[in-house]
Amino acid sequence: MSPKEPCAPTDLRTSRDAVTLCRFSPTVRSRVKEAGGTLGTGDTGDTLGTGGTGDTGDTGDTGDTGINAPRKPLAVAGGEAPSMINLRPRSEKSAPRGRRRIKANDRERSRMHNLNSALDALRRILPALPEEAKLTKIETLRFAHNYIWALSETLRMADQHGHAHAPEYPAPVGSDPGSPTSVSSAEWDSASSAVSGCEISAACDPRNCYTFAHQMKCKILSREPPGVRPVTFYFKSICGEEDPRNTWRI
DNA sequence: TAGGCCATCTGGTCCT
DNA sequence: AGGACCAGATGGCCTA
Repeated sequence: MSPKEPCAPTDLRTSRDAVTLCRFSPTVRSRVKEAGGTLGTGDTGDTLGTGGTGDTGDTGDTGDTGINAPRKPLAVAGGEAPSMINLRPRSEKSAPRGRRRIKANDRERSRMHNLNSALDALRRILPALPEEAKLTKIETLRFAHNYIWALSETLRMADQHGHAHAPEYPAPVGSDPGSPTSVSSAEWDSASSAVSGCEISAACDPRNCYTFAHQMKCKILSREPPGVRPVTFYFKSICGEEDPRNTWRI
């Protein structure tokens, strides 16, 4: 596959990871060790004796994220990591690895460390989780996505609420007649609490809350014809419910 | 023990 | 030519 080939957009509503995030998942892992800045036995300075080439030139733990600390190098049997053994056929065709490959490995490691640092920075600005749980990479990205969307939606609704004579929009085709076709004051309050309240509620996993927002967006986008502003909002409290999975709807 | 997550190595491809 | 980016492969650690 071509590296530059644009990846097909992942449907967050159907992927397995999305499902994990859509529910109040028990996967809120309390990665105590990781939160402590170490992972497993990652106590080395990242020296990997690759392929028995002697000096790896690889002392460069260039970016310990503090959470994803470098791990213990792969077990080296006879100066060769198992993965190297498995990759022997591929390696042989390009002759013995030289400094170039080693440097490339170093750069790649550094690049991934930078990526992890950026993810950590992202985690820091996201609402804190109630417990010492660390979002996984995919969870961080999706949470950020939903969080941004929820904030945007909050602003949009605030703007809409501020216009007393905002035009009414027709109910979307196929919408529930009982559903509101505009956001009333009460609904706005409910929506506000449903969105922003989750940030500060220690009893609510914000990932779930913003997944709710994400679900709402999906629903709206699926129901609204192009160019028509979404008008159907039906918030229901999802924080503090016994089972949030069954309490929200759109 | 299986599954999830992660770090790392690696070779291919694209870009400068 | 060399760096950046990417995805596959692999193995370690952790949790249910």
